[in-house]
Amino acid sequence: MRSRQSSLIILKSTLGRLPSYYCEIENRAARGEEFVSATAIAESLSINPIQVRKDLASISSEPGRPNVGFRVKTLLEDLKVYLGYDQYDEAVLVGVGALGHVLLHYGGFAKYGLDIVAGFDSEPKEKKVGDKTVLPIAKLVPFLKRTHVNIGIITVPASEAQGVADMLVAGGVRAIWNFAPTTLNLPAGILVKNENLAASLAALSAELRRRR
Amino acid sequence: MRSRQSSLIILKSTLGRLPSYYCEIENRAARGEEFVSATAIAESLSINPIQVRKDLASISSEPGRPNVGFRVKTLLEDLKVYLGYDQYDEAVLVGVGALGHVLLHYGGFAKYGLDIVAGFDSEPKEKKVGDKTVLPIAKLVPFLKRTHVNIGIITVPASEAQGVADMLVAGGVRAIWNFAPTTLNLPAGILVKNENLAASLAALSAELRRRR
DNA sequence: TAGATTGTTAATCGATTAACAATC
DNA sequence: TAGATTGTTAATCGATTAACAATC
Repeated sequence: MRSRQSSLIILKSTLGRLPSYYCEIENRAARGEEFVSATAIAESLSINPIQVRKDLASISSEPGRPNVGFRVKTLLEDLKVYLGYDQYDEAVLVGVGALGHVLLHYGGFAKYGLDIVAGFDSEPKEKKVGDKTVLPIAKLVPFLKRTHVNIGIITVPASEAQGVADMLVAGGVRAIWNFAPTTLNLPAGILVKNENLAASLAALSAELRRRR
Repeated sequence: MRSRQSSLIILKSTLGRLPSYYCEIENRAARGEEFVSATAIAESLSINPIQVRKDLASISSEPGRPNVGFRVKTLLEDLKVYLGYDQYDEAVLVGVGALGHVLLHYGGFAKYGLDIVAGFDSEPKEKKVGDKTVLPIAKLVPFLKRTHVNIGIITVPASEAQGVADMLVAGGVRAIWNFAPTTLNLPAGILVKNENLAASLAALSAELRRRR
């Protein structure tokens, strides 16, 4: 068995750390562990044990048992509720290129209660991609108005992202997950999460260089 | 023109915010703007102007001019250097499934000085995917030892991620970008960035619900 | 000149870490 | 009992925000 894991980067604030606890605890549940201590989780994730202890104390519905730790089953359930993984939510995806395709078919969303209900693309002909329907972009706004889906995923090129964002907002979307490397200009109250994959890798590369 | 953009989430600490400044300033450069004020950037990104001002002051090689702002060209160059976008770095990718395919062909990395030099897959036959070579996994460790690539990207299923991580480390990789939804057990000193796309979307969905 | 914007110092705020008694 | 682990209070640390004089 290896000594310690490297430090994970960018795990700021309780809410930011909880998903990684969930993942780690799930692994342990799969291995059949019944109890887990904050110390053990901290060890696996190489973060401060006091921090984990405090985080778990703040979300656990059941107190941890000294010298034993927390019941894995309870902890998983609590985290699931706290992180909203038990709540079903829907999204639409705009831009069925290579990345769009992958997300549209990614099986991992279901576990988090998420479903991408339809894809939209500039191609004027409706089609099926696996079990998902891809509709022409002209149908986006009416679709949103009818279904009240409130999350939009943007996987179009940067040059078209703003136009798509405007349509999403016009349709009533409240949150946008934006994979186009551009800043969107949106009315107040719309939640945006920018996902710049290239910049993420660059940050890892830069951090590595910094450590030398 | 719209009033204000919504608040972007998860932009903690100077280093975390700089990439979004870069993106925004680049947009402005493309529009031909020669100067930009911290206030204007803050407005577009809907974050606190004092914070932007301080961040820019800390990385700019040239002082900002009162009543004018910062020279766009200088700022872009400074950010590029600071974020390491001017430094060339290489990575290998393991797991040429749907997501692996997309990353292997993603054109956006070049702009950040990054290149995925080869893909590896369990399929025993070498092949070409676009201009990239995909080699059988058995060749991974020798390849790494020969080329000294120090970043590995994991896009295999969760069940195989640990095995792949072990090989990457054996080959001398120093940083891992992990798309498998699992916690990797690694020796100290290896930098890991976990990218759980489903959990990211779930966090957005939960945040949206929280705001109601 | 008035207004916008800067750089910087001080104040506030929140998050992380330390300390320690209590418990199994 | 000794050792591991908990929950919680206090101390530390760092990041954000406010304030303000200086400048164009």
